[in-house]
Amino acid sequence: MNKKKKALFEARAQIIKAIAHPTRLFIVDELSRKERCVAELTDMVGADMSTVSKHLAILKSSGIVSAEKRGSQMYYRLRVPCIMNFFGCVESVLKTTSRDQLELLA
Amino acid sequence: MNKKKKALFEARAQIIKAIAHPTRLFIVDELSRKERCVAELTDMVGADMSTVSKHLAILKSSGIVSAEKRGSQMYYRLRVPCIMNFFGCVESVLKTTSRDQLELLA
DNA sequence: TTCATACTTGGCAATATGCCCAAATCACCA
DNA sequence: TGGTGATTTGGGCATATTGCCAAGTATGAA
Repeated sequence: MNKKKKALFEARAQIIKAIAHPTRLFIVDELSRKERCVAELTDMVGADMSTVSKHLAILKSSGIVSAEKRGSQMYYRLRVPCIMNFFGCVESVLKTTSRDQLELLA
Repeated sequence: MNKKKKALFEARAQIIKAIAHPTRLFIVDELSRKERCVAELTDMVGADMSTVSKHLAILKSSGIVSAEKRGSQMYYRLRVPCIMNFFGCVESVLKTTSRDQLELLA
């Protein structure tokens, strides 16, 4: 694999890594419904606000969400809705996997 | 967030984590074209065979690829082609991100 | 059986992640 | 200017990931 190709796969992996965490996945899911500020997400997630803020920073720097400051609050929104289509595929992996496991038991 | 909901997002994240690595991403991309044995993938990737084998084990245990032994070789194939649709979305994140960066420079 | 090839597994060192706490910013208002 | 609420940043610690080497298993041929 040459250098250029390698860099491309690294860039892609970087984006996927950004959503490869339960909390960040939850945030993306939530933001697909409506924009939210950090305090709201912190409530929903139930972790330290600094933790949530760092998760948001990761999502933002990878280009998945965008942020806008309004007053003293920072509102985050999903910038790439096509991510949501992928969730269906993930769900289908979960389904086929558990189906196969059932077959093993049968 | 209740326990059940949390478990769901953890299960999803587990699957996404499985492809959140440049080498595994490359392997998935390659397997979307045709099935391959470990030696072939090792050649293409350019890492130790044990490393590639472990990457394949991760993809397999998450349900993304399946494996079949034929003779002394183990052939891996993509079990969930819908993953490939997601790659287009990842690409669009890359594009919009770099477009935004160009705008910042302008 | 012995040997070679194909692959997997165990183990370890280096590196990266994730979380909380504490401290620093920032916006707004008195 | 001082104070308060919202958010980000720095730091330290625990845990997880990654990659190589070495050793183990499995298949097929001689």
